[in-house]
Amino acid sequence: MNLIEELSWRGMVQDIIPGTSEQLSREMTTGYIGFDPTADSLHIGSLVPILLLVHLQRAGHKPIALVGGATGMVGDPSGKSEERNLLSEEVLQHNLACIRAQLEKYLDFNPERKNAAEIANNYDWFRDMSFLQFIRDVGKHITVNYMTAKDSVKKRLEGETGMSFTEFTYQLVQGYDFYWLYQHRHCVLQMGGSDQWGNITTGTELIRRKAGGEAFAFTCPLITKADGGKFGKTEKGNVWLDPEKTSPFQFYQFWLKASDPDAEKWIRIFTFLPRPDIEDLLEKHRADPGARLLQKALAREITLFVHGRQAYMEAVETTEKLFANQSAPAESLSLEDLENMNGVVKMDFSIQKLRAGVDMVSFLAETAIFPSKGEARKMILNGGISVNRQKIEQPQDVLAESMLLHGRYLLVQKGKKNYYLVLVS
RNA sequence: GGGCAAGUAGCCAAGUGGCCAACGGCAACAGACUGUAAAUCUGUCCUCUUACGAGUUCGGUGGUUCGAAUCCAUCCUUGCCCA
Repeated sequence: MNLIEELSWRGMVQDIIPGTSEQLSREMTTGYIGFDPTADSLHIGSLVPILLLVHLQRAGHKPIALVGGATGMVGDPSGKSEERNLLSEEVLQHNLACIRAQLEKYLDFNPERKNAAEIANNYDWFRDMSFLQFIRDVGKHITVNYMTAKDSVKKRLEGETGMSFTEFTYQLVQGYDFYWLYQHRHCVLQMGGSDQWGNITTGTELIRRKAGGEAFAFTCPLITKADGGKFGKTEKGNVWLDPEKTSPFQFYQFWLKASDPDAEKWIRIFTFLPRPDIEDLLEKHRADPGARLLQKALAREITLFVHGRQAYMEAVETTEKLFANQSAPAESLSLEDLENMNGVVKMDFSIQKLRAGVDMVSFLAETAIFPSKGEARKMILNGGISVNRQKIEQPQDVLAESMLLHGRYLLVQKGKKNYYLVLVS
């Protein structure tokens, strides 16, 4: 099975330029994807492009990860109804360095490999390019008619927010990236999310007109959730790949909580499990969906890939302690259990305050589990707070020293799935 | 530069002198039900607060009025049309 067949089966091919599959079968091909340096960590939305590059490399081709130092300064109109804010150069530099470090974990950069991964920064070739040079060398080859025919542009022209010239130019800037990589790195393939299709084809067009060359591309459908919600968001915001921002436990939980239809799609996209394994899993899952085999496999594979075996084991361990036997009293958790719950948010609280008598609302606000007393109160009235697996009925309930697990811990639950371990000392 | 239209909470979108912290929808969070699922029903959803109540909102700034998101002036932003 060649790469395109493999990816098609996984549901990872949306648009494709004819001949791409043949090119990939013919020879070792260099392909690239651009990453947006809008934050100092990649989040699970960027996982798909990363996986595409990994698939590419595993199939024997050479991946290039392009970090958009230059394009990040401009802002892509695709998929956005409004122009985005420009980032300062310092912020960009910081973000670039962080992202680069993360990418190095997932791709093989060992230069001894023929198809070693590489990183490129388009700021390197745009930094010294003048505006006049750009419009003469690049702008001349693409007509405005061609540019305005792109969906991303058309939508904005028809919409009521308009579009700045800067954004309009974006496709040329990205197109030039492809051209530059084509000329200097023999890169003839670009991949990306389906919202990038317009920008990508501008690149292939530029390569055709300016260099008389042939380039290829395909895109992956954007990841969606069956219920229409945004993918990759939790109540705490983005799910990041950086374990400092999103603990491996939280990361594991995110995938474990996937709905059935989502899990069926995601298992193919986000894991490298071979087809027979996945089909087997799907079959078992449909026979007994309550066992959540699919979600467990999904969470396992991705957590292993992103955070490694150690972090995965810890996440599973914590999950079992917290969720496997939910009806068991909190007292049944041993001191070791509590102290080894990696990834659960940990808080501190002073024993003096507890002894002086503190009501639930103040306690929740002061530990920063809630930002204000008002919110803590509302959540209690909603029945959303438990301490040591006992639901708190009244906001004015007072904490007692006798409630401490092993003389020092309180296990606080916000909702069913958010746990906080408070160390009282 | 001229003409027209518009700017309301995370988003969409009502409201056009007092009953407006502002209808409704989406998203989000929680509860019930369940499988840490979906669907459904219920609650919350500007901020703070001892359910009371208080404070700050409807592009900005000034004004009219007992009282404005709603009227006036001016400025800013955006769209469309004309030059």
